[in-house]
Amino acid sequence: MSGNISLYEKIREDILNRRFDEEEKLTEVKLAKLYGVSRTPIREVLKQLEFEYLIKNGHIYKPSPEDYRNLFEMRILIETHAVEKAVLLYGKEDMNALKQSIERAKEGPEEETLSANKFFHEKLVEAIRNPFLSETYERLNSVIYFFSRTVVEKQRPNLIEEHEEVVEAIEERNGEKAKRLIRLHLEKDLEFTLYYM
Amino acid sequence: MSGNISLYEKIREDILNRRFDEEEKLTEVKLAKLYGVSRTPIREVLKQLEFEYLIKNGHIYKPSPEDYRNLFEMRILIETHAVEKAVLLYGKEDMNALKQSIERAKEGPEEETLSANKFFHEKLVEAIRNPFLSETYERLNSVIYFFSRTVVEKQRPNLIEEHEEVVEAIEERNGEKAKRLIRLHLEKDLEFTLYYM
DNA sequence: AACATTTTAAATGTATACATTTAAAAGCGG
DNA sequence: CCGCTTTTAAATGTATACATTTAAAATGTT
Repeated sequence: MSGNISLYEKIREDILNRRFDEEEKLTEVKLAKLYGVSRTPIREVLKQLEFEYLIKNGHIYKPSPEDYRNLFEMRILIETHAVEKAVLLYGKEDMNALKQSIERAKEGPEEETLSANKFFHEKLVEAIRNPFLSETYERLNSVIYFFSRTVVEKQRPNLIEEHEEVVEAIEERNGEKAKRLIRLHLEKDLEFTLYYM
Repeated sequence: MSGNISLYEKIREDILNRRFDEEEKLTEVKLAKLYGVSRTPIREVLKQLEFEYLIKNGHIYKPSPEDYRNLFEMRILIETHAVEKAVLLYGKEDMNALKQSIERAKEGPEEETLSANKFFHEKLVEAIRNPFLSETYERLNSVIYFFSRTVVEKQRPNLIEEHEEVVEAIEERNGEKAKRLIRLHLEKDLEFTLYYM
């Protein structure tokens, strides 16, 4: 069945959708009561959420700008590495997937744009073909989601165009150019969002 | 007091020093009895050990050569990034620390060489000045330890010399050269150790 | 009122009992 | 004997009780 959403997903959603107070302490006992389970599974979930930078010592993690810059340094390191690989590996199939996601982002409503952009970046990272690096990237999902949402809602200029330029550079098999473009793209996402905080 | 070694450290040591059978299943109940605690703290420790690639579904994780290549790809990505930063940031103080660790590695017995080499690479990563990337690097500690031990015990040729070359490249402020050298150095560690497996 | 000290409560850490799942062993039909 | 089902045991998942730590509240002293 499809409606089988895990406790982890429930709590994660509730945090991302701001159903907890910013300052609120997320106690094991409180959460246990709230979700109708015992402390044991709550603890597991809290550990997982700490892993992906959503929680820190019992509070919703509110990274400083400095923290966000550091998290993005990590993201940029992985994505620049990814495009370098894509230049070497990606053929028509993969390039079409990238292009389609760009088209999808152009048309749709915000939700569609959001998921299309997510797909675009994940498709790039796929080029690394390294499960350990992929997991490290996925660890940033919540942080990335937060930025992506701001960037789409506040309509950051040139968002889509920059994606197109990256794809072009990959098609030209120009690794250095592709790396530079994806780095600039992400740095703009970062600074744009920090500005709106 | 100093003799206060945690359960986590105990179990980790015991795995690294091969006190468990290769194939043995590390059951929560078994470990709980063995270390005289309940299952609860054992579970926490197992999670942490999975995090750092020492355990996978209740067994000691024995990565394939492919896995090791992927783990090293991650390591290389971080360390090349690190030397790029070191070229920009490191002054006399930091360079001396690097050089001293090389000297220490030359003289001492195996144990000393091992810890000096560890210091050398950690000192490089320090240049990134990014706690998130540092943690990602530390996650590889056990894997790195395993390789480092083989490389020192089996006396891989040019080990120290390559460290010296990296330091020289950083002093010349030649980022591209330093990156190339550290990558080659790590790739040699990788292939040397895989050969001896 | 401000500070230090004691007391109390609440949170996390740990042990243990019970539930559910998973996988191994036993038994059975072809 | 091999493959399939059924049974049993052992492992993990979950709930709960108790221990310890941590932090908040209350009390007393200057």
